[in-house]
Amino acid sequence: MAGETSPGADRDAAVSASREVIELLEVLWNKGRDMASPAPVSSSQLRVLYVLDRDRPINLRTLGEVLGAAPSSVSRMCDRLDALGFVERSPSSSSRRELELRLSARGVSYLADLRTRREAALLGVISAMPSAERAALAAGLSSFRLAVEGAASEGSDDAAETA
Amino acid sequence: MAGETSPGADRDAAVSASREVIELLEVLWNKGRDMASPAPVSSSQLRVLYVLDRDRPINLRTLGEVLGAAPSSVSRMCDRLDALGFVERSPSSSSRRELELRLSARGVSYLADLRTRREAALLGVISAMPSAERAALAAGLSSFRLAVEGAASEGSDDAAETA
DNA sequence: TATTGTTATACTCTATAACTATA
DNA sequence: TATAGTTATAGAGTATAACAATA
Repeated sequence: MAGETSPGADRDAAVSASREVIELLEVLWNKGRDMASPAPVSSSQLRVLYVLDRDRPINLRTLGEVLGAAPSSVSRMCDRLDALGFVERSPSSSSRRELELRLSARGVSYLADLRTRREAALLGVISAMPSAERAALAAGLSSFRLAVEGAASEGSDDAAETA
Repeated sequence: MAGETSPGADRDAAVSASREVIELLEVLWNKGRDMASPAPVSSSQLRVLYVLDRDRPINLRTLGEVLGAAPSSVSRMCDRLDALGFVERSPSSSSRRELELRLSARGVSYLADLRTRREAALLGVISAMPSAERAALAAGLSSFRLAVEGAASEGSDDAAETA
């Protein structure tokens, strides 16, 4: 549409910008994690909560696959999240050797609170952006998200697994 | 410019989209980390490499502050990164009680290799996006990055610390 | 026999507190 | 005395291997 100089130029720009912002956030985002109000949850535990929030209920083995973690690690992590009162383990109705893992009410409210505080931090950054770039960011990220989720569904492996 | 319905609507869209994509990547990106070719490096060690790549040389205490980690943790982590041959510890020229930490040649090439593989994974996703959204993503992220770095410079605290 | 989850053991990450050396 | 770094100890995250219970 607009004068494209080389066919891959805009792809490369998007790839570089993505990788750089991800690395920046890998340092900063983690730094803000443990300033939580109710109880500080480790980065690994937080990943468990994310998955449980999306796929609820889920058994232990499947959770491990989604996280890329060994069953024994997940089992121990659930011990602690259970002790914190964030996760509930109940026997599955379909098979007596499986568990049903789900967020407790406390887990749900912890996650909601964390998201509220993180979105407030993001708002501080995004408010400093020019309006046009802000709209571009929202449109670009929505499309990016669809593409990631599409890639994850297609093959059994997702984008990150290819890395 | 375009018909804005409510003043904060585009800000909220950008904030939500950002938070959601970050959470998605928090699970997926970490999953792909240890498929590295030369040697698998933990997520924490990788964060050290990022900082050393940007601010080189840096002393141990400052590195700890940037990471939000205690000096003892950083010291032990440097033991292992040193043993892996990724980081070099040398006495500072200015003060005999400080260290100068920097990436070794091997550390630099490891990081370059990891970035190449991760950018390839990102390219797979970004290639699936329509061209217009791809351009929007690149523009939006570049502006976002500037805003994050601006916020980090202004106050002594950055966006993530406010969370 | 294959699968789900747990336990045993070992190593890394993390923090607080005590320590050494330098300023 | 204050600061830079290390070491001691303890708890959390991770994996492999061995185990119990179920299908």
